[in-house]
Amino acid sequence: MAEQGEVRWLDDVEMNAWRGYRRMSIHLEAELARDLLASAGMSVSDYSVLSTLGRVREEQGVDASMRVSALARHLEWEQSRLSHQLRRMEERGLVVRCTDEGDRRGQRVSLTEPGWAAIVEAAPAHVADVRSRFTDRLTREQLIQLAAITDAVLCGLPAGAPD
Amino acid sequence: MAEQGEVRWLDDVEMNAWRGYRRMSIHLEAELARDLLASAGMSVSDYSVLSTLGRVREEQGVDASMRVSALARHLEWEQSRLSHQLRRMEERGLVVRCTDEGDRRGQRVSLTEPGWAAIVEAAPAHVADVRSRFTDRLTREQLIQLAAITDAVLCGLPAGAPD
DNA sequence: ACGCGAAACATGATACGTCATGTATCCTGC
DNA sequence: GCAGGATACATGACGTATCATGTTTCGCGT
Repeated sequence: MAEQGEVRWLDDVEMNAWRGYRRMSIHLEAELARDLLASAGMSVSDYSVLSTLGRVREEQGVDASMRVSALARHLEWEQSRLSHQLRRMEERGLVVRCTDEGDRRGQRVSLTEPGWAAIVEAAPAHVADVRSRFTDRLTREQLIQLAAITDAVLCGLPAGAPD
Repeated sequence: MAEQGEVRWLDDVEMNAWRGYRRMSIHLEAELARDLLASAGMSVSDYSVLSTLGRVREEQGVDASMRVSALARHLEWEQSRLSHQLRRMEERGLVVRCTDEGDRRGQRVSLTEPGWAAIVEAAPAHVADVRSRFTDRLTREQLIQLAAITDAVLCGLPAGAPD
């Protein structure tokens, strides 16, 4: 707004990139959320939690469980957010929590059968959605460029794994 | 999750782009929101509304106003979201609404003096933030690539203008 | 001139995210 | 072996987004 001396406003190239990014981000988020809710009755947050726990189950067997703090780090979520999320998911019967006998401060989460069934059923449609709305709209080169761009912006953040 | 026949899962290149994008998106959103709240005591939504109305004021003079529906289209927000947002902002004295005498179904919004002062004061720091966290971390070429990428993903959406 | 669908908003319920704070358990130095 | 700080979560308050629905006003056809 109002010229203020030494403010470096964004030039055209920067503005196009920034606005484009914001618009893409907002639309994509909204569309994926809507589709996931319609096709599987779950939120993106639900999906993230279930899919992470699902991967752990695939690796470690049917009664795999995970420390809540580890899950929070993996998702790069605030601990408080995850706590609320897990409470809601537990109420819906998708996951269960129990105190970790090794360190009684902590909790372990694991998928219930309905939780496992939910992610198995939801995943194909969601992946197809990510494809049709995102990756399939870009060339291989653009995918590689984008990965480089996000790395530059995230420059050396610890690394976790959403979705 | 569990192999399901004909699901085309994401390969490495696609996965890197997708995860990178999601991580960038989440972090950037959170950081900008936090900084804006700390430096100007407003949310990103507040900023978007104020900055749009601010631009209108710069173009049309001190007592410029805008139809709520036009603002919603410009921001690409749902009407309901904007209505709630404007109510809260009106309560804080940043904007005012009055019924449009030309079409009494509608409302016109305009900045109050405190609203104008707020955006004038907030903008420089926010732009600096966008720079340091985003555009300044990328090369000119990457900015251009990114704009092309977002256009491809948004492929022919009506176009509005966040921020 | 009147009836009726559409347009433009407002509102209430609900879900979600963040912040500030509370509680239990653990660990370390002394 | 026991304070005192740190760690791991839970919880309540609050702001915000979405959906469904309600209210007023327009405009159009007859």
